[in-house]
Amino acid sequence: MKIACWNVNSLKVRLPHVLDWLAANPVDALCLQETKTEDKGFPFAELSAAGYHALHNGQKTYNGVAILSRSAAEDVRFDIPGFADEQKRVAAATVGGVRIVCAYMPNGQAVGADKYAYKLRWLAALTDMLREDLQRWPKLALLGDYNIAPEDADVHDPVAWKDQILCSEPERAAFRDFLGLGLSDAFRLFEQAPKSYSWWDYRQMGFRLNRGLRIDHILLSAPLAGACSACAIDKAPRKLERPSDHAPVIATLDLPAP
DNA sequence: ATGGCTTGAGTGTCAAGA
Repeated sequence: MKIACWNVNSLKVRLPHVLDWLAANPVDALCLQETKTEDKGFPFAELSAAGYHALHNGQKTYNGVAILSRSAAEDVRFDIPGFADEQKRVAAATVGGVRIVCAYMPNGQAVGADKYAYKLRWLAALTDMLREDLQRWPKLALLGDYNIAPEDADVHDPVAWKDQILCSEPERAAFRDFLGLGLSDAFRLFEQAPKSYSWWDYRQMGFRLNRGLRIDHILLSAPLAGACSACAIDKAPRKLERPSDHAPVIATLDLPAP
């Protein structure tokens, strides 16, 4: 079983890339972030023709998450229960016995900003949700754009980014709180090339100069981490014309495909 | 230098991203 996540930065713009990528990488589940559309603009038909079920928690202009899956998803749930939030950032469903939680975590804008306080509140609420979900679904994966670079090794210039948004200590502590629930960073279960990132700024040749951050992650509960045989970032789509600024992350689980 | 791209909204240019 293969699962993946990708912040597409507008699904309307990126649909050709997504369809091409799925053809080359026929994963069992793909979590999308920043679809930036309501359901009426969501390409259900095109994805169905490509062999994928889709569930979408979207809104106009901003945010929006989707889970694409080869087999039908069960126990679908949107948003964080009990956390009032206008922003569509979470979709969860069970695929092939694995609980898939797709998250587009807040950016936070700048340390100390109102959006930063919202980010930290949001991360705490998600942690509370996951603590309960793990009781019900021991095989759980949390995939998406975390907007957190967990360690300096995940940052091209740790000095410049020190204590900045995406790298601040409270954000990193929130990431460690996920790990404290018993989740493992799939990417770090394996040897990886140094300077591996999942996002590069569009400006000033960020990708060509590999000035990036690793902020897109797949976290796995213990039963899934034990079954994980590979995790990689696929930089190929970032090299295409009009790319997303994020690259997909894929994890291979030694479980039967659903 | 609060600049530098890209997107959606909407048809001016701005908010937001990371």
